[in-house]
Amino acid sequence: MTQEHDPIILRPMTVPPLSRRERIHAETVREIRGIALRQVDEGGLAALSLNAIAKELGMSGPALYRYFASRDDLLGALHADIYVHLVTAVREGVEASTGRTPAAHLAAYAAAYRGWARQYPRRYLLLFGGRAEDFKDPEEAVSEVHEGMLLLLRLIAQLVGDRPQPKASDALERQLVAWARRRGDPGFSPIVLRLGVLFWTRLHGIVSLELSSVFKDMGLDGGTLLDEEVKRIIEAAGAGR
Amino acid sequence: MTQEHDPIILRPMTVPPLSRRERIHAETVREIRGIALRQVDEGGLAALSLNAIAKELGMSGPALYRYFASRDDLLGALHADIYVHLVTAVREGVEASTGRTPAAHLAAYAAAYRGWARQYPRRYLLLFGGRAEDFKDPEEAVSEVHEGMLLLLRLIAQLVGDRPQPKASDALERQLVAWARRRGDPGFSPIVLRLGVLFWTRLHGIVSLELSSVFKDMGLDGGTLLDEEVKRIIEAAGAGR
DNA sequence: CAGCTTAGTTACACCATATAACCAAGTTGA
DNA sequence: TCAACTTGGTTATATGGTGTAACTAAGCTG
Repeated sequence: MTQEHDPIILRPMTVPPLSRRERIHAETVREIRGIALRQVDEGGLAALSLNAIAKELGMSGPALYRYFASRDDLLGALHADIYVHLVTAVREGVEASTGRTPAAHLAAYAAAYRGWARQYPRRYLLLFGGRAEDFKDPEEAVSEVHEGMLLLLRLIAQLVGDRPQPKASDALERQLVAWARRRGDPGFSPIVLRLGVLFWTRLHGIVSLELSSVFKDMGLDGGTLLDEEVKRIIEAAGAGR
Repeated sequence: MTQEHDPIILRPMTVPPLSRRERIHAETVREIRGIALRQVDEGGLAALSLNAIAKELGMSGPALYRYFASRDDLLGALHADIYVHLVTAVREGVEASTGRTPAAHLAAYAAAYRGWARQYPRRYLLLFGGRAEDFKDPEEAVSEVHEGMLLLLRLIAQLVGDRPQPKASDALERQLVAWARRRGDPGFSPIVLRLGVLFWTRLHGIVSLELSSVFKDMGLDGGTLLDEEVKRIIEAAGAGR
């Protein structure tokens, strides 16, 4: 049974009076998540241990099950935290490049994404690597992913501008507009959606392979490759293709 | 200390006399690898257990350490097996599309790659997902990856043909020709190398995200997206870009 | 057939998840 | 106020994993 676990960050409004006990409880949950994150950073998924966390908090073993129903439950909460962290970092990276051209914004998005993944490789692998197939991300986590996608789409929309667009209407386009409609963001044109999802998968492909040390074995640099992809997306956007 | 572990498959020549004991030993190793692979297929990396394997083989616990020095050692051997399996499947997929156009060959490569990953998602995640950062693939494993890359490069070379090529010589190109030279395959032109690595990372990006169930949450289909990327690479090859 | 090597055994140390039974303290309401 | 309930902790225990040590039986080798 998965327990409460609201996102730590935010919800500054809707402050329910928050009784004394609840405050302490929330604080402990925060500490647990922090230690868990550190474990993942240091040793990957394998190093995530409720027992070790409990010991570090000065309480012994099973006490932690008062806060998280299982290791997987904690893992889900961690996923949510990490998604938020990633998307926040990317957003800040883009905002820090403010005032420059749309192309520069896109490059900043890519650089921030890759930079974060290289800084926290275990976290990135946790999100997109390990994953047990049956494992279901909590709602807020997937919502955060969509948030990152929206940010990307806005950048690409700037890049595309409002040039005439080819009428394609293939299967991919149908899926994309269905997604946008379901999200309640009908404002993006098909070409923007198309380039957005292409860029995202390319970005992930590069970063993921780079972390797998496959690139190292080949003498390739992820940054160089990523520059190339950024260039190509910008060209495509410019050509409305 | 990592033990012997030659690739099971092949080396039909160089048959060293292979004493009776050696044959039995090799057979047991084969069985172990098979069970390990099944464990991974069923429950992912977490389900890989020396103890369980031993029990299934009728021997008890520590006996397995006569065959593999540690769980990580077995994991390395498994990596090699899986790479071979993947590359073999892709090669067969391409060969089965023989006699058709270069574009169709490339599409077959992509379809075989993705098809294999979807058929054996846990194996794919094991190769490119889990990975402990310090974990080093055995030599034969990386060699097999390069083999798959070579196959791809040959297909793209057909696609490009021998049209005039732009003289770019940027950082990416330098890395690529250095890799090709180191591999002793100087036959590929820079544009082929460039499109090859781009296609590979894009392919991996799509497949990887598809397995992460992120696509499911967005209502996207990996096959559709992959078709789009195949089309774009073919266009780029046709334009020598 | 003596001696070495191989492949197995049991016993153990240690760590992990997770449940059960219990208990102390805080919270709440009649 | 104080009885009842809730919360957060405890210890004990079942189960299963990695990995080492010490030992033994059987096969191979000279």
